[in-house]
Amino acid sequence: MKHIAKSVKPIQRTTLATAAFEQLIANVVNGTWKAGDRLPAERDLCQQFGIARTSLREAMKAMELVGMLNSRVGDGTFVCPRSEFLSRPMMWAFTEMDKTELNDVMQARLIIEEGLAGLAAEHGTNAQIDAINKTVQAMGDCIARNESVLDADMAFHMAVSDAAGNPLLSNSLQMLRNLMRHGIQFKLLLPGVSPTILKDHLAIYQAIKKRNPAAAKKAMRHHLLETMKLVSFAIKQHQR
Amino acid sequence: MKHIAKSVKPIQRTTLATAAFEQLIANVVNGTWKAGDRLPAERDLCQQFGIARTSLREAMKAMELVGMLNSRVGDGTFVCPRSEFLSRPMMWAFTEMDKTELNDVMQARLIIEEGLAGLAAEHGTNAQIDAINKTVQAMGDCIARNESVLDADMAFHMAVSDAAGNPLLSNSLQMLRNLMRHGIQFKLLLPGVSPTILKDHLAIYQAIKKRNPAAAKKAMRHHLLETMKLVSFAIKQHQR
DNA sequence: ACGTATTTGTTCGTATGTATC
DNA sequence: GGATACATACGAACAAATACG
Repeated sequence: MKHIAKSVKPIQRTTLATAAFEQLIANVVNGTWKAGDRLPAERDLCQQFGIARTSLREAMKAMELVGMLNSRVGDGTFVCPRSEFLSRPMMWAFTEMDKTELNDVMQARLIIEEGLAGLAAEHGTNAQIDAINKTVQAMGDCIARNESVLDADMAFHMAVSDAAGNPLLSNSLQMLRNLMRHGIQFKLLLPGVSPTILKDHLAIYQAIKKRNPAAAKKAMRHHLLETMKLVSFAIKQHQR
Repeated sequence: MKHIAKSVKPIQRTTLATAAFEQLIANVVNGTWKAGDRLPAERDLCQQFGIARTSLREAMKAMELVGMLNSRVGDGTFVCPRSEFLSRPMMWAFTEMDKTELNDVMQARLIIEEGLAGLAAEHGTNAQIDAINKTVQAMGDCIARNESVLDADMAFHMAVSDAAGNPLLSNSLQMLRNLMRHGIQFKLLLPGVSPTILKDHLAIYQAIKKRNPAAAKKAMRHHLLETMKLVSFAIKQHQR
C-alpha cells in the first residue's frame, strides 16, 4: 500500500540527537555562536531544545568529535575556531582515502573555488580585492624569508572567498579545505612548489582585479589542477 | 599553583566516550568492520568495552552523526561507506542560516550544478546518460497529459547528478534544493513555463550525450539563470 | 497474517569529579 | 576551605520500530 500520493514529502524520521545536532551546527556555522563563545550549560540547553540531557549529550559529543565544540568539566562547553573544524579524526580518513575518494573531494573543491573566483571578479569590492593582493604580497615575503607559506596560502583562498560575498560557498570551501588540510601540508613540503603557487595566485589576483570572471575562473582552475597533481604526488611520497 | 614544571605534558583527561569512539574508528579503518557490516548490539558492545550504555551511545551517536555509522531501531548499527562521511562537512556548510539570502542559495546551486553537468559530460556512463534522457521523455509525457512536472523536473536534475558521479556534490546539491524547495514549487505553478523547462533539459541532455562539457555547463547555466529569474518573479507574485 | 524477541530511541534519578571564586 | 556550577558517568526503565519464525 505504498505510493498513496506521489508528492508527499518523505517524512524521514530523525532522532532527537540528530535534530539537536543540526541546530548546533547551524548556530556554529552561521556564526550565532562565535569561536571562543561559551554555550549555555547542558541542563539549560536541553530545556531550550525540549529534550533530555542524554539526547543532547549525544549531539554535543558529535560536535566535539568533528572539532566544533570543546567541553571542559567544571567549566563549560566552548566553540572552537573554524580552522579546527574537522581537524581531529581526519588523519586516518586522509591517509586511508583511496584515489577516487580523494578525487571527489578535490573535484568538489575545484568547482566551488572556480565559482568563487568568478564571483569575486564580478562582485568583489575594491577593498576586498586589495586584501587579496595583500595575501599575495605576504606569500612573496614568506618565500623570501624561507618561511612556511601554509598560512599565506590559506589566507589567499579565504580572501578570494570573502570577495565573492557568498557565505554559503565560503563555508563549504572552508570545510573542504579543512578536510584536505593534511594533503595540502604535504604539498607545501614539496621542494620548489612555493614559487609556482605564488605565480598562480598572482595570475588569479590580476584577473579578478581586471574584473574578468572568465579569466579568473580559468586561472583558478589551472591552479587547482596543479594542486591536485601535487597533492596526490605528495601523498604517494608520504605513504611509502 | 600552575606551571610546576614547564615540560611535563598535561595529562590529557580523556572521557570514556572519547576512548570508545577511538576504538570504534580503529575498528572501521583497519577493516575489522567493513562498509555494510553490522556492529554488535549496544548492550553487548558496552559490556565488551566495560562502560555503561549511555557512554557507549554517546560515542556511537557521534559516529552516526558524522556519517561513519548508521543505526536503525529494531535492526542494528551498520558501517557506512566512506563517501557518506566525506559528504557531510560540505553539507553542513549548507545548513539554514538565520538570514539566508535566497540569492546566495541559488548562486551556490548554479555553480554546483554547472559543475555537475560538466562532470556528467566527461565521466557519465552511457547507461547514466540514457537515464537522463528518460527523464526528459517523462517530462514530455507529463506536459502532454497536463500533469505536474514537479517530479520529472526533480528526476532530471537527480539523473544529471548521478551521471557526474561525485557524491559530495550530489548530496550538497540535494541540501541546497531543500533550502529552496518552496521557490521551486512556485516556479512550476507559473503558467506556461513547463515547455521552456523541457527545452532547457533537452539541450542539456544533448550536450552531455555529445560529451561536450563546455556546452553542457553553458546549457545548465542558461537553464538555472532562467530558473532564478522565474523563482524571484514567482515569489514577488506570491507575496502580493 | 500474527506474535514475539531483538534492537535502538528516550528519559529520569543519582552520584562523582573538577574547575572557579 | 567552602560554595557553586559544570561536565562525566552509571543504571534502570519504558517506548517504538523492525526482523523473524
